[in-house]
This record gives sequence, structure tokens and C-alpha cells, in this order.
Amino acid sequence: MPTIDDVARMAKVSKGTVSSVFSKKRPISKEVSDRVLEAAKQLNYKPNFLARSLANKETRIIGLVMRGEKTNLSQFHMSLINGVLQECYGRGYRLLINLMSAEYMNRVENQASDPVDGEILLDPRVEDPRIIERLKLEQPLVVIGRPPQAYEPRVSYVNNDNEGLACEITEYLLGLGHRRILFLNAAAYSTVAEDRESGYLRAFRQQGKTVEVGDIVSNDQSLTKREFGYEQTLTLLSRHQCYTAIIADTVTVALGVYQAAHELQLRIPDQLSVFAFSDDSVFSPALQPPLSGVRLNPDRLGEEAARLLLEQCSQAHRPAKRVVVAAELVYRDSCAAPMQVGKL
Amino acid sequence: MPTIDDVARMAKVSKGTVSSVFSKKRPISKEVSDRVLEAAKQLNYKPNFLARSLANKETRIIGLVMRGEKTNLSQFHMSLINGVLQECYGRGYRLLINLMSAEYMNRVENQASDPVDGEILLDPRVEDPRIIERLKLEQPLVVIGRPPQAYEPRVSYVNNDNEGLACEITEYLLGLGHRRILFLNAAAYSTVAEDRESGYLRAFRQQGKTVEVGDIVSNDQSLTKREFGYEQTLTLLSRHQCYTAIIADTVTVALGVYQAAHELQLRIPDQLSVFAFSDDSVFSPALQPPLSGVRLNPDRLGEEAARLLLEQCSQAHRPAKRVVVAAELVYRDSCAAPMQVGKL
DNA sequence: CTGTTAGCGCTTTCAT
DNA sequence: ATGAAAGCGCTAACAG
Repeated sequence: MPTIDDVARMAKVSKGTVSSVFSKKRPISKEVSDRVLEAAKQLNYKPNFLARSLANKETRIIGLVMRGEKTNLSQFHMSLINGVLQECYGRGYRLLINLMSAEYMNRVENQASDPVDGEILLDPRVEDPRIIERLKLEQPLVVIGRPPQAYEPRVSYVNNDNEGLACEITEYLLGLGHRRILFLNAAAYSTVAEDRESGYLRAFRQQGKTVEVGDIVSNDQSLTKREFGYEQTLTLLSRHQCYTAIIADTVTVALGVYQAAHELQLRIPDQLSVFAFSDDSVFSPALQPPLSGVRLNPDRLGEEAARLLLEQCSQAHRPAKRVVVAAELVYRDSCAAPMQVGKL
Repeated sequence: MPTIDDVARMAKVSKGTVSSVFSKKRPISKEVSDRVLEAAKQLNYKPNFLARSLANKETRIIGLVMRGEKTNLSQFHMSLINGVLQECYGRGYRLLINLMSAEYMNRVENQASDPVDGEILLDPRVEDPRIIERLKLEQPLVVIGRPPQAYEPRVSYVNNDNEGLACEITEYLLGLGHRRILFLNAAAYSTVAEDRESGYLRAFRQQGKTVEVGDIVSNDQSLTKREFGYEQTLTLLSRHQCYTAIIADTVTVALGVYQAAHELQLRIPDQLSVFAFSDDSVFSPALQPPLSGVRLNPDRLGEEAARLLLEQCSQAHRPAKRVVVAAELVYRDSCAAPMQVGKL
């Protein structure tokens, strides 16, 4: 690989001059510039990214940090990435996706900072060392989702109004006449689970109704999402007849719910209403009747996050900002008034 | 940001020793190692990626190079990325997605090699400077799709059997009794368009039937995929009654075909058969009747490409390999025998 | 407008 | 097993 010295020698100028021809950071006469470019072309020279970035402390790469455990990206993630890429395009930023196993990353010999100017962090947890670490490094950071309470004022983030949405869904189901609604929530350690739980509880409280312990179950991650939906529905509905509606964390969880309902010979929506907290792959033939859900607009989440991040990258002073991305409930045919409602 | 010198000073050892503690490339006594690690933790030190990579010429990042024009990733691309990520996971590789406008990249001040150990290149063209350039640099490279004829023996690639699939689809439609089949093919400059065209022609030839000029149209990219399907169908079918079937490049093109058919009051499949050369989002309610298509298994394409690439990255000698990913036709309800067939 | 020189932070010989 | 010093290829500050 030819280096800047080779070009300098061939064009009979100093390396500083060659550098300036490429970076355009200081004016170079047309003659010299042409000579350098010509030499570079002949040698097939391109500035070395690593050397350049090491010297000027800029990579024009942003990172996307995902949970190490996740090994299969959902449509939600895919749209989100799409949104991020949208924003990078044309502004000359590349995207580095870091999906390494925590086990791998924690080994001493693999420790190293990533070559990024800033990062977008997904799936924040109630206790999240990743955020703390990045805050210490004072590196530009945007979280998608709500950061832990303690750091909320200090970090920029973009989020849906999960609390409000959960409340809205719950109100809708209560309005249909349901009394006991099983909430198959996200993992307890995620901040999103906290927010959705609050929303669910608020809806009950506002109507003066009570929630029983055990009506909210969170996915401890030892099961896949689908298994979680399946197992919980099978176990809880066969034991207690009381649940007439289920709010599932994602469409995949809902898929498990459908499967269990089928085995329990419960007809959806007559005997069981189902609402999902996402809106991926909803047209799968496995989802009959069509599933009601929430359009979280993941592409907008990604777009706004990237926008905030790139803004931070270009500023010395970085005030923490937050953006709420609008989401809307989509009512399809998986919910109805509970059959027994008249009989009580 | 603390550097290796800070740690060395604090642990009272040389920087070479600190380096070895982290890289584990030469033995260090337990006492010294512990002292260094302790100092590193106190200083919150992490090796600098750029400096390390500059010195040892390895980044453990692989790049994904997409066409600059594309600004919205399809499900096909998303699954493909998913497959690549799958393979990176656990082996400690990160993925750099480079989706920059050609215009941006070609400006002198933005020229620079990417910080990658190798690259996966998408959508190869009949003339593809990107491939030529990378071949010159002797950088590990895997193409998804068929490389230009001239370079085929020298580059590794993974591909579907596009020629065979196109032939199979065409045979199927001919078998149903169609005589004139409009092929809304990919852009003429892509190698995939060439292969699919050959397959289409072969099917006709094998049955001793002839293709008229104009039965194959390729998307010149001035229109979106959907517009392409819509405009071509509207124009060609209202002008010539002869076409009773259409092979569409992608589901999105097919969506345009459906729309145009609706406006022309042509019933699918009775009056018009439609077959798509992909299988994304097929369950959209906009696609009634369900669309026949080809499951190209993009996740497998991505996975195999990453596997080949990582294999190349770890070897000095890199023989060009190729992998064919199996694809299968999916027959749904968008194709039938043409209505007029009995009347002739 | 151009040349010179001192780093950027790490790895890697070569000594010891 | 550890230290010392010479790069990796580029940018940036200073001179002129």
C-alpha cells in the first residue's frame, strides 16, 4: 500500500502538502494540487483511515450498541437501523453495528474503544453500566428508550410515550368491559417495562379498579419471546379463568399467545382479547384474526436518534435533549367485549 | 482520556509491558499483570482502537458496501444484514455499513480507505469499478450476486441460481398456457438482470417458442420500483392486449403491477398472472390475491458471505470460492391459466 | 502557498 | 519476564 510519503516523493512536495491537497484544510495552488493528485492516481493512493483518524480525532462513524444477548434482529430493529442509515446518508457518516457477546467483549484482550465519534444505545436498563461508562468518557451519546432515572437529566434520548400508550391500551380494554387483564411485559430490568407498567396501573387507578398481584408478568429472558407468550398463556389461563384479555409485549409474544389460545380452544377475540405492544409482521397468516397493536415508528426513533447524535458530534457544548416520537394504536380484530360480561 | 503511558507510569512498568498485559501476546508475571490491571481500572483506561489498529494492521471490522443510490433498505437487505451479523456475533467482528452517496464519497476530501479487514459488496454491476478497485488493493472481498464476467474467476461470491430460477418461473407460466410474458427485470447494468434474462430466454427456447423485442423491460431507476411496475403495466397492457402474465423484479414492483391491474380492471389471476422475483412483505393486504414469488433466503446469503469473508481474513492465501444459496418458488394464488387460452 | 517537525497511542523488535 | 526505542501513516502547529 502506497503511503503519503510515496506520493510526496513522486510529486516532489512535502507530505504536509499532500495532506492538505486531500483534506483541503489549507489552500494549495492548482499546479501543485494537480501534480499531487496525478501522482496519487498513478500510485493508487488513498489516505489511510486509521492514521488519519488517530491524528485528527475524528472517524465520521457512529456506533449502534445493542444488547449482547440478542442474536436475531426483529423488524423493529431493522426499521430502526434503516432510520439511522437514512440520517447518515449524504452527511458522510458510516454506521458501526456492534453486536458482540458480552462474554467476548469482557475478555481483557478484546477490550478496546470503538472507532466512533458517538454512539446510539438501545434497550436501556434500570441499572445500565454501559451508560455510566459512556457518560464518564464524555463521548456523544443518544439513548433510544428512557435512560435510568439517575442519569435521565444528563443524557439525550428519544423515546415513545410508553407510559401513555400502556395507559391508552388498558383503558381501551377496560372500556370494552374487561376486568382482569394479563400484562405480559418486557424484562423487568428494562426501563421500558417500568414505564409500561406505570401506564397500565394508572388506567386501572383512574377507573377506580384494582389490579391483582400476578397480573403483570415480565419476561425473564430464559425463554424466547414466543415461548414466553405461549407458556404464560397456557399456564395462567388454564389455572385462572379470570383473564379475558392479554397485553403482549411484542407481536412475537402475541404469536405465542395465539398458539396457546388455540390449544386451550379459546376463540380470539370472543373469549380472549389480545393487544400487542408493537406492530411487526402483523400480516402473517399465523395471526388470525388480525392483531391490534402499537405502531411505534421505529424508523423515526432511529432517524431522530441519529439526528441528535450528529448534532452533538458537531458541537462542543452538548445539552441533553429529548425527543418523543409519536406512536399510535392500531385497532384490528383481536379485541372485543368479553363474552361473560352480560352474565355477571 | 488516559493513555497507555498513564497506566505504565502508575503501575511503574514500561508501556510495552502494559501493552502485553492487554494483548496477551507475551507472558507477563501475575504480580505485574495485576498491578497493571488495577492501575488501568483506576484510570478507567481502555486501549485506543485507532492506535492499536494502526500499529498491528487489524481492525476486526468487516464492511458492507451498498449501492450509493439506495436510500431505503428493503426487507431483503435487512434479512441479509441479519445473516451477516449472525456470523459476526461471537467471533468478535463488528459490521460497518457504508451507505454513502457516490457524490459524497468521490469528493477528494472524503477519500479514505475504510477501517475494515475485508468487505462484502452488494448489487454487482456489469461494469463495476468498486470491484476492480478492491481487487487491486488485494483486500479480502466477497460479492453477493455474480461479479462481472471478467473478474468472476478471481473473486469469491455467494449467489442464488438466478438463471435457473428465472427459467423455472417462465416454464411454469408457459406451462399454464401463457404465450407472451412481460418481464419487468432489474436494472440493465446489474449482473442479476443478465442472469435472469438468460433464464427467461432459455425457457422460451427450450419450448421452441419465441420472445418478442420489448417483452423484457428493465428498470432504468429513474422511477421507484413501485412506479416502475405501475407505469409499465399501465402503458404496455393498455397498448397491447397480448400479455397475460408478468414477472416482476421484486414484490414492490409487483405492488405497482397490482395497482395498475386494478385500474385497468384486470382481474388477477384470471386475466393477468403475476410472479415476483422476491418474497418480502407478501402478506400485505394490498396484495390480494396472495402473490407467488421466490424465497431467495437473503439471511443465508448474508451468512455465507460473512463466513467466506472471515475465512479469507484469517488466511494468507485466499482462493476464490463460490457458494450457491438454494432458493425456492412459492406458489400462491396470483397465477392461473390465461382466460383466452381455450378460445384460440 | 509550502516545508519542517513533533506528535496521535499503540505494537514490536531488540536488548537485557 | 521486562525495558527502550523505533515505527505505523497521517495531521497540525509553526516557520517562512
